[in-house]
Amino acid sequence: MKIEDIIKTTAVLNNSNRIILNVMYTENVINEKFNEVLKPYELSGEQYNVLRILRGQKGNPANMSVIQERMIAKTSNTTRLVDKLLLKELVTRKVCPENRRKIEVLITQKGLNVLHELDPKVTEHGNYFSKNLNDEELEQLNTLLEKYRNQ
Amino acid sequence: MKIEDIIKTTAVLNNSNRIILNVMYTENVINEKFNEVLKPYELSGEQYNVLRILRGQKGNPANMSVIQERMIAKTSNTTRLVDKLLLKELVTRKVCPENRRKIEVLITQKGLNVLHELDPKVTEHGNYFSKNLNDEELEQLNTLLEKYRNQ
DNA sequence: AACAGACACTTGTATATACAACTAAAATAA
DNA sequence: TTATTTTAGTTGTATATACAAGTGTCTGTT
Repeated sequence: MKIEDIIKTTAVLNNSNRIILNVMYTENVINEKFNEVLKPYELSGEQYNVLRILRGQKGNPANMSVIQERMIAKTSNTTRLVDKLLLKELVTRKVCPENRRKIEVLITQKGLNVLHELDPKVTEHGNYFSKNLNDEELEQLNTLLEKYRNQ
Repeated sequence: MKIEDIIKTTAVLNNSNRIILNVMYTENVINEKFNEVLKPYELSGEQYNVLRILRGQKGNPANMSVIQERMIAKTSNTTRLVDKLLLKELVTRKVCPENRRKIEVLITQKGLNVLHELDPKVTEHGNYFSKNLNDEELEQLNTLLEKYRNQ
């Protein structure tokens, strides 16, 4: 469905504005769907993102700023996200002995289990949308988005 | 910059996942920049969106559900958004005499003036990103996003 | 050793979002 | 006419986000 029909506008949009609206709306659609996937686990998208980052560390702890710089939404409040994960016992945190300003965050086995259970559902979520495009188009979309946002 | 480098992952991403991350990250970048444009006016993106919808009504009032269905983020709380705009005197609201369940919301001259002042800045914001793509690529990106999110 | 500045993280606060429950008015049915 | 259902919008609450200010800790300079 064209973005004009979705937001029911009569205005004629130029391509610049249409992209802005299309990206915003698409992000909304993706997120809504993804929140449904996460809902049974009582995780927010950003909490899931932190868990993914921690799993990617393969046993090495990550401190707050490492997590922060790998987040998709750069303005997330990592302290509070980790707090929430800690309450659910999906991560551990301790002060780094070498540099007591730093915090070492690790994913727990319980956290790994949750991620493992989610893996196929996350794949399914990705495919749900991408199935509308063939390989070449998928490649193109990625390339165009990367080119688009450069500066 | 490739999304892998931005989120500093060592994982190999398939195109499905890369699109998800690319769309999310691109939306973030667009929003951050747009919030800077709006900041001097103390408007949030969604408040601006409501004003745009009201201007599009060309003098006819819009009720809450009309505004709601034209919003990009379908989960926005229109009542509270309109409340905020009312405080800034950018809109008026009155109960519809024909159907007292409905609320008629109108943009004020002050609201129109703000939008008018913002117009060139919004255009500039759109061009800031789209300048990286030529006309054909802009067209392609829109088409691919629309195709991508179908279902 | 004492101080200034930088760094890593936390906390406070205001606003926004998500989602459910609620109220009032209108439309429909009994 | 009264009761029921639907519609339109509001309010409550918990959580999330944005952004600034604050607290320790470390590093480098004098």
